[in-house]
Order: sequence, then C-alpha cells, then structure tokens
Amino acid sequence: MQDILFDFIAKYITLTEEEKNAINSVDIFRSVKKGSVLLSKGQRSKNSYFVLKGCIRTYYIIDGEERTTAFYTEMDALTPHCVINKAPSDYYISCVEDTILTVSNLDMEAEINAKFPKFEIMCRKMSEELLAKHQIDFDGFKTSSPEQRYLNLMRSRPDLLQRVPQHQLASYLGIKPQSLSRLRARILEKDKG
Amino acid sequence: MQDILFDFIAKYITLTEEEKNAINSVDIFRSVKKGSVLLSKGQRSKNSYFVLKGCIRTYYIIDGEERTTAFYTEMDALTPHCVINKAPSDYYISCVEDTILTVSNLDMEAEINAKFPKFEIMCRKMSEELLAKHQIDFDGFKTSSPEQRYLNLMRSRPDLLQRVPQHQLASYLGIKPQSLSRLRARILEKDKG
DNA sequence: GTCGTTTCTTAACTTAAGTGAACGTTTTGA
DNA sequence: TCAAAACGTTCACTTAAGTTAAGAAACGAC
Repeated sequence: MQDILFDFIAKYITLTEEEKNAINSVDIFRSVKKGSVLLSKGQRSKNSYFVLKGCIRTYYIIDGEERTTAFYTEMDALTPHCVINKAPSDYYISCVEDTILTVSNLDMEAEINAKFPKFEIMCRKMSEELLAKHQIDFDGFKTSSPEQRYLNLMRSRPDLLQRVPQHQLASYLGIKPQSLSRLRARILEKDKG
Repeated sequence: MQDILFDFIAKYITLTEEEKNAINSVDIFRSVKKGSVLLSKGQRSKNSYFVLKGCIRTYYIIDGEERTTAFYTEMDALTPHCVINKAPSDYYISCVEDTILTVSNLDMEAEINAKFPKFEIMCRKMSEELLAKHQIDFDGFKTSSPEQRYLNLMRSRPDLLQRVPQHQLASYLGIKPQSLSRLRARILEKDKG
C-alpha cells in the first residue's frame, strides 16, 4: 500500500532505500470507515492527510446544510487551512468511502525536513504546483455554468460521478440536488436529439 | 518604493542590510501604463510579478468575451500558471491602472536562493499560505450567490469597487454587467426599505 | 472642444436555478 | 427483518441571471 506513497513522492524527488526506511519506520498509515469525521468545525488540528485508497471530502455547514467544496481521492494530499493559519477550522472533513490514508503533522514534517533537506524542496514544489492547479480549477469554476461544470467533471474525474452521492456532487457544483437531477435529464435529452 | 517590497518580505523572514543591497542591486522595478498587457494567451513567459502600487488583473477570452478571474493590488504576488508548468499561458494579464511592480524570473530566484538559503524557506511559506488563502476564497465563491459575493467584496476589498470598471467586476463575480447593475439596484432598494 | 468609443444603466423577455412538496427506492440500524 | 431515515427524481411555482436592445454618461483621441 505504501508503494502509492512512494510513487507519489517519486514525482518530485528520488528517495534512497535509507530514506524509504526512515519513512516506513514512522507509523503514519490509518484506515478509516466511511462516514467517519476526520476534522470538525472549531477544531485546531495539526494533521495533514494523503489519500492512498478511498475518498474524503471537505464541507461547510451553512444554514444547517452541508456544502461540499472538495473531494480528495487516490494520490491527493490535503493540508487543512487550520493547520496553516493555526486557527479553528471553518469546515469539516469526512470519509465518502472506507479510506486508507497517511496522517502527518508539522512536527513530523519538520523532523523529516531536518534529516533530509530534500523534503523542504519537495514541499515547495508541491505547494507551487498545487497552487497553480488550484488557480486553474478556480478559473474553470468561475468561467463555467453549472451544466458546463458537470460536463467538465464527466471528462476530468468521471470516477467521482460513480462513487459520490448526488447531493454531495450537487453542492460541489454549486447547485441543489433537484437542479442536478434536472440538469442531468436535460443533458440526456440533448444527447438523444 | 522598494520599502513596500521589504515590508512584505519582513512578514516572512528578516533581511540583513547585505541582503537588502543584494536585492537592490538587481534591476527588477518596472513602471507600466494602464491597459498594458503583461502576458498574452499562448506566451511562455518566465516572469513573476509583485505589485508595489496599482492594480493588475488576469483574464481569459472565452467566446470573444473577457472573463476576469483575479485582481492583484498592493503587496500581492503573482506567479502565472505558465511559469510553473512551463506551458503556453491560457490567460492574459493586464494593468487596470498605471502600476509599479517588480518583475522576477525563476533564474533570478534560483540565484538568490543559492546565495541566501532563507529565500527557499520564504517561498515555501508564501506558497503554503497562498494555497490556504486561495482555498478559502474558492470555498467562499462556491458557497455564495452572486449577491453574497458582491457584499463580501464590499467588506473584504472595498477599494476594488472604486478602482475597477463594473464590467470587469461583474465577470469577476461570475455574472454579466447588466446583472451586476440590477443586483446593485436591488441592494440599494433593500437598504432603503 | 467635438466626435467616437467605452461604460453603465434600464427594460422586456427567455432560460435556468431555488423552493416546497410528493413519491418511489435504497440504505441503515435496531 | 422490518420500520425509519436518507436519497433521488419529478412537478409546479418563484426568483434571479442571461439576452437583446436602447439610451445616457464618462472618457479619450484628435
């Protein structure tokens, strides 16, 4: 299972056997059940996550309703906002499916950075890359209608449409479940005609 | 003018006089006229920008229409996507006002990083912080209606409402200029009643 | 200053999302 | 296993954004 982690790291830096052993010696792998809440609003967690298998999501609760803002699946890394700015979290993180992930915190990272300076460089590269990717996603969202966003999702992450409940997808697309149903019906109708 | 730059850097690391001199010795300050285009779609620029005074924006042209996705004002840093992923740019960058900014590129940054390893750390911190900030902005956009977005903007960046043309603001809010006019009239009406 | 362009607003009409409710299906847990 | 809860779809109605068009105001170039 940790091969997924090493494959991911290999995209940024090359690890020696010694370094792999150092990582394996730290106990960071966790298995969590569908529906488990990893982080709640108001908590000051220090944990970052990396998904090896499964799916987790971030969501707000606004006027009593869940508003899902992101899904993280295999090879996705998530450092919650509260870890960076050391303030209580505004949102929740929970498991969409039974999920296997790594849990790390800033102290552990600092320790690894001290032992292997390569990691500092990897972290910077990952942050920059993620930032750029985020920008593009944000731009795509801003410049699209809900229908276009759904069609984009069909292309870019078709697996999500299968593994995520409709009402979570709907709020991820910025609309209500009823509108998603209607929108899907509209698309099917167009496909026929 | 470069005091703004040093104030900004001071938020992340402490500079010695020697380091400040090293920065000043590189010629990075530029003055650009309102309307100038800093980056066009298709270009493979290596330049990053830091706004000292003025305002620049990023925008796409979709179906012949400009779609503004971000504004950068005093103390904002912008590393275009094309610099990170070394691909032709999908979007444009231009000046909303006469603007003074610094222009740097990866080579210059590498040179400074080599001389002063502190910078590598600053860049990582900035990236992480920006990433977290971006997430929050994205979440805010997703979970808001156009009207709520406009009200948020009134609170968080009231200066933008003054210095940016309405049609650019509208596309930034994800709507048409006509809808922004209507929305503003609606808000005024509510304020009265 | 004037002419032309860009910008902003208003209005009438169209289209799509929000709302509230009903109903069948699936999932869940006691 | 069975009842309750959660989920997805459909419908009728409301609300807000898109579209098209027109006109007023501000801005710029000459």
